[in-house]
Amino acid sequence: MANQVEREIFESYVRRNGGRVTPERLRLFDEIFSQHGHIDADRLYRAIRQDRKISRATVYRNLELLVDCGLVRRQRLGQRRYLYEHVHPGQAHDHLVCRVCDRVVEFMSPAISALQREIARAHGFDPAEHTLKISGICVGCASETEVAATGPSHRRSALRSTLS
Amino acid sequence: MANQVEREIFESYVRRNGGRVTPERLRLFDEIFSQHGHIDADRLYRAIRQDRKISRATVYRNLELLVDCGLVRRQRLGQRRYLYEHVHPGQAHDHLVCRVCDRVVEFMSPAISALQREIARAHGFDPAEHTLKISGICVGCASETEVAATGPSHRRSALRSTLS
DNA sequence: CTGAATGCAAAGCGTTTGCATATTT
DNA sequence: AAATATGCAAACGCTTTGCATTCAG
Repeated sequence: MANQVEREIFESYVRRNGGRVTPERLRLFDEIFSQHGHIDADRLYRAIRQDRKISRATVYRNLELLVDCGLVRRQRLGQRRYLYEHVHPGQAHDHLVCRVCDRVVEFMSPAISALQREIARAHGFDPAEHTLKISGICVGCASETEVAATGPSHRRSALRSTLS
Repeated sequence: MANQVEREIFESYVRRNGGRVTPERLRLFDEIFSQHGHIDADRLYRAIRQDRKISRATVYRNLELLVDCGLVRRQRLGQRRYLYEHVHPGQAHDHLVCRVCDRVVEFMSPAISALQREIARAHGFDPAEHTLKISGICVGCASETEVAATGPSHRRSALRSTLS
C-alpha cells in the first residue's frame, strides 16, 4: 500500500497522545491521501459518505488532527472555505489562484523558501508554516475577458450603478 | 490634510462609477487611513460609532469599495476575520504572524516580490495581489513557552485525552 | 426629482461545540 | 469497564443581502 510511512506516522501520533485508531480516521486519511490536489471539507465528507457513514463533525475534528501531526496542510486559498492537501515531504510549494475561475496552480520556488527562512530568523521568529498565494487572472480567463474587462474587480461592485 | 492624494483617488473612483460621496464613505476612509497597522471590520465599526451613526453593512460595503479601488488591502491573517490596512504605494510588504499571541509583524522583501512577479509571468498569470504569511512563534512567546512546549499545536488538540 | 446609499434585521456559510450514544482498548 | 470518538443538531462568528427609508447630486 502507498502512504505506508505517513499512515504509521498518523497512527503512532494518535496513540502516543492517548487517542484511538478508528475506521473514520483511517477512511479520512485514505481519502485525503488519494486526492492529488486541494480539497475542501465538504467534498471530503461527501466522498467518504459514498461508502461509509460519517458526520461533518468527525471530518472536521480529524482534519484538525491530521494538520496537527503535520501530514496535512490547511490553507485559505479561496474566499470562504479552507482547502486541505496532504503534505509531500521536501516538496514545499505555493499557489497561484485565478480570481475568475478559481483554478489553483502550484509552483515551487526554493529561492523564495530560503528567503522566507532568512526573514523569519532575522525577526526572531520560529517559522512553523507559511502561505504564499498570488491571485490574478490566468491565461484562459484573460483571453475570455479581454473585451468585457472594464470593471476593476472580479466580482460585483459595491457601487449600485455598476450593477446595471 | 494628509492623504490628500488617496482621498482624491477615492472620490474620483466613486464618481467615475456613478457613485456618490457620502459622509459615511469619507468617515470610513479617514478612519482606515488614520490607523497604522491592521484593523478588522468590527473595530472600524466601533471606532466610527463613537462620533457618528453607521451600520456594519455600510462598513463592509464601503470596505469593499476601498479594496476595489486599490487603496486598501484585505487579508486573512488570523483564523476568522479579515484584516484591512491602507496601502502604501511602492511599499509592498508581507507578514509574520505569531500563532501564540497573534501579533503581526510586517517585513519587506523586494527580492521575494521580484520572484513572485517572475513566477506569475512564467505561468501566464496576470498577478493582481498576493498574500505571504509566515506563521510561527515570536521571540517573546518562545521564551515564555519554552518549558511548557510539549504539544505540537498552538491550540487544543482534537484528541480528547490531551485536554486533561 | 431620481436613483444610489444607508440601516436594520435576517439570512448565509463554513466551522465548531455540547451532549447522548457508540466504540475502541 | 473506562474513557475516547462519533453523530446530531444547535450554536457560532463573521460577512452578505433584501428591503424600506434616507439622502446626494
